[in-house]
Amino acid sequence: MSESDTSRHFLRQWIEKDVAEGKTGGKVVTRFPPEPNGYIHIGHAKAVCVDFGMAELFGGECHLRLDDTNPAKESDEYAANIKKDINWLGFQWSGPGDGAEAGFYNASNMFDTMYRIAENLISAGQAYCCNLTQDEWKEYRGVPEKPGRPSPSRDTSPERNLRIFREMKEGKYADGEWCLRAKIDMASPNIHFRDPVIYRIRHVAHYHLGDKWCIYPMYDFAHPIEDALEGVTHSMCTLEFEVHRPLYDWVVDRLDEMGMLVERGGVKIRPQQREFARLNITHTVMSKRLLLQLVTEGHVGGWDDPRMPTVCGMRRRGYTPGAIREFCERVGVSKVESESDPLLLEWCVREELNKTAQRRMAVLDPVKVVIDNFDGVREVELPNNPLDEGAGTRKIPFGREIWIERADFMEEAPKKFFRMAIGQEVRLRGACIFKAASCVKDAEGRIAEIHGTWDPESWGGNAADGRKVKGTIHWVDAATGVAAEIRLYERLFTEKDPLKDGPAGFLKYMNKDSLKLAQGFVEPLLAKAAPGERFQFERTGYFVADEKDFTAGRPVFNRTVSLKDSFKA
RNA sequence: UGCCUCGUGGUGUAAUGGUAGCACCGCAGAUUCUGAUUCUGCUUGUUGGGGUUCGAGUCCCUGCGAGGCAACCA
Repeated sequence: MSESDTSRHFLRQWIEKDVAEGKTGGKVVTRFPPEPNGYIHIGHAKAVCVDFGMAELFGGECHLRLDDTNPAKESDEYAANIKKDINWLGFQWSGPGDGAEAGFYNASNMFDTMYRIAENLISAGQAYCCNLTQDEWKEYRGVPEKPGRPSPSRDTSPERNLRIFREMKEGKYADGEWCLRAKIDMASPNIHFRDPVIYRIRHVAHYHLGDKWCIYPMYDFAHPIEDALEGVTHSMCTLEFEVHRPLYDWVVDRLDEMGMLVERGGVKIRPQQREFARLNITHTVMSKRLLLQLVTEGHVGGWDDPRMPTVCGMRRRGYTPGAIREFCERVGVSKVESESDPLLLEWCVREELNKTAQRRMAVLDPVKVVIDNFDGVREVELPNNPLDEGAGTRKIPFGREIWIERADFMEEAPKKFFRMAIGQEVRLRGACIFKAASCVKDAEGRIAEIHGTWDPESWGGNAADGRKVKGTIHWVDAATGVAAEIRLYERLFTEKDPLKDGPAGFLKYMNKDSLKLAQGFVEPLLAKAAPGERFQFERTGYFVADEKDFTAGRPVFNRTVSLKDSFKA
């Protein structure tokens, strides 16, 4: 996408201005800082597009930094999959990195430095150790509309606090017994300024550093340090951090006083934070906690269940990285909290797949048709993609017995039913014109088999006498068609806002029909698909060979999205 | 209700004091060997009230509405 095509949203204008004013030292540096405590979802994908996208636009670099400052819920599994998903979306981190890998950082690799900074703060009388219990602290801090009260430890000496902080680090105290607080302003209308906790004791092993630490820095302290020390110029995050910004700036000021800001191109790099609205999509949930609940309670098959809004789930569903990026681009960047319609996402994926996916025929709900006056075997040749001549053609066997879609036949056709009906001509896609004569039903009155005749003058699909046939339906040759499992997905929730009754009640809005299994037949070529390969099943939708379960002996396809259907009875 | 942020068609987003535009959705029609695609047309909007200005979606005041902040989470 060219520069002029992308939106000139407020973050872009902000960076443009800073670049023009020379604040970046010649290089725009951003970062994407996920906590490795879950899989990334479409909401993170928007942040990825913003963070990496802005760096790309300005010819700078975007760091991938795992914000692993709270070991309780973090793991290597999550870390590895976050990296995989970002790469799949089409982005690559760059920059020096804090280890062997360019552009890659762990916040935890900065713990030594953070500890020293904390000590400096204590020495300067700007931080102190506090042993108020959490309940006491809550009471001391007060409520937003009234000033808080100072902790009894607030004015203790740096020497004493240095000692206690060291003892905290050495494991002398239990979780919660002491913490380190920044000394700022107990009367501030901004709660985050009321001497926020910046280090707490957690006797928990860290997935990356093991047992090295039993004290861990808090986000508000760690994040600005990470940004500053990495030389990040523009730190973009979601709206709920807006109230934290003064604290972010406070920490950056302290680093400046300590002479710790990095210099680039003769300019001291002061990281700045700005906030944009997170992506919300109707008919789904986006919180990691709720997604985890869906997984652990077995409501879905896993983080990569194709109904999940996770990046891995969407990949398995058949969404393309391009469609997801296009969606994020079209949704835009602003400060307005909004809810996007999943229809736009669906439009984006159809838009791409229409141009790129090869066409195939598959019958999802089969009923047999016998062409009474047809003998032998023929081959039909159809383009793989009528929109792309380079995609070539393929040959499909055609015989006396075929499968068609149950919904494509009615005994008596209503006025606008252009498909197969008794006495009505219909075209069998690419093959010939067919007229149904009769049907047989089973004991329950269900159509079991349809009989009829073809027009031998119409091979290829057009009548010799030039008469028009309005309807064309797809089919699969019964002799060579391959049985396949086809998974039909719909939205996970029936309710526009599944959280409308609060986070406790969202499960009752789950869509019972979000997954339907179909046993159908597909044209022979489809058995040779590669897992992850995407197709358009003509007249039906876009499908992907399941990346986990597909085998040539047992083809499994997931419906990414249906084709638009304007048929009205 | 202390502080902060935000209000433009059904949805998302432009217009940065000068004709309220684009996209999705929806609706109609044309084309079509996919009821897809493509093409054409249409419906729908600046939160209320004041003010500044030749001129206000934009600036000011005020009301209304929505969201955020009171984890030793991020």
